[in-house]
Amino acid sequence: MAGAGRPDRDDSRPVYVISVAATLVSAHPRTLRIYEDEGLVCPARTPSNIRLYSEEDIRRILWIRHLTQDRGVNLAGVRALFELEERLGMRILEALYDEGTRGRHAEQPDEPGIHAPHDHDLPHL
Amino acid sequence: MAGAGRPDRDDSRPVYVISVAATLVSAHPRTLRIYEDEGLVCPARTPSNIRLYSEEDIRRILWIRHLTQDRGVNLAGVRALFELEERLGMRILEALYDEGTRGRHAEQPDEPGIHAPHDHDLPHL
DNA sequence: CATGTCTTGACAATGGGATTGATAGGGTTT
DNA sequence: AAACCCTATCAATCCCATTGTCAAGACATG
Repeated sequence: MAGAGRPDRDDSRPVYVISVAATLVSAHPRTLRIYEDEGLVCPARTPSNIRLYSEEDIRRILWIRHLTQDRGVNLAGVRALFELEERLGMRILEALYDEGTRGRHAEQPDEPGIHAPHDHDLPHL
Repeated sequence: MAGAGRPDRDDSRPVYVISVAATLVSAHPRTLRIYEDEGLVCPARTPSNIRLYSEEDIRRILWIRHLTQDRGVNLAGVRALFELEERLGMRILEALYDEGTRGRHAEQPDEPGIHAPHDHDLPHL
């Protein structure tokens, strides 16, 4: 009921310029360009060649941040994981995020459906 | 009828001491101990605490070597990939090895049967 | 017994990756 | 014009991976 009014609210719609995106994921704009050079993210471009990141892009970047910052995986490892996911055509990364989040606080018993609080907390790309 | 004579020929049977294992995978013994410290390999031990690597261990190490040397993945990435495979309970890494080998040259029309020379070329753990 | 190989632990050198940062020259938007 | 974007480059920083060595001790075999 809430938010279903605009069909435009597609998570694949490019909206954030690089400075905003960088703020959203707590990284330097430089870093985001590097991710793109490495082929890990492919933000859309305006007709005048300006990067626009979608919500999906943000989540993808949050995955990269999680893997690199929290788990110590390098970009080559991230690439391998993404490649694997794409090749298998399934959400395999989620199986990793469990390990990353659990173990610190004992994650309250979550019922399926109440998920997604802030959009950015759990990158379920 | 060749080779099926000994039921002992189990790939999980510990046989190689570290110096031999290191030679087999073209790495320094030091490196293998590091892999073990990182929890990536768990070779068996003799009653007198000497490491014995099985054929499976060797293949696992060859996977690590492939991922690190050929693909640039670091040990944290290797751990993530192994963890993923174990968690999903399926051979997902093979999907990566294809890309690593194929894709460069257009793979000449190989007749099936000439392959698999050394056992160690394709770690199909 | 003596030699060689194993064990753990520590220390170091090398090379490379990840991230941030600054800079320059130029385009876009308001 | 000001503030943002673009590409490209150079650099500093820190950390990781790998190899190497040294030490002190346990084990096996000739």
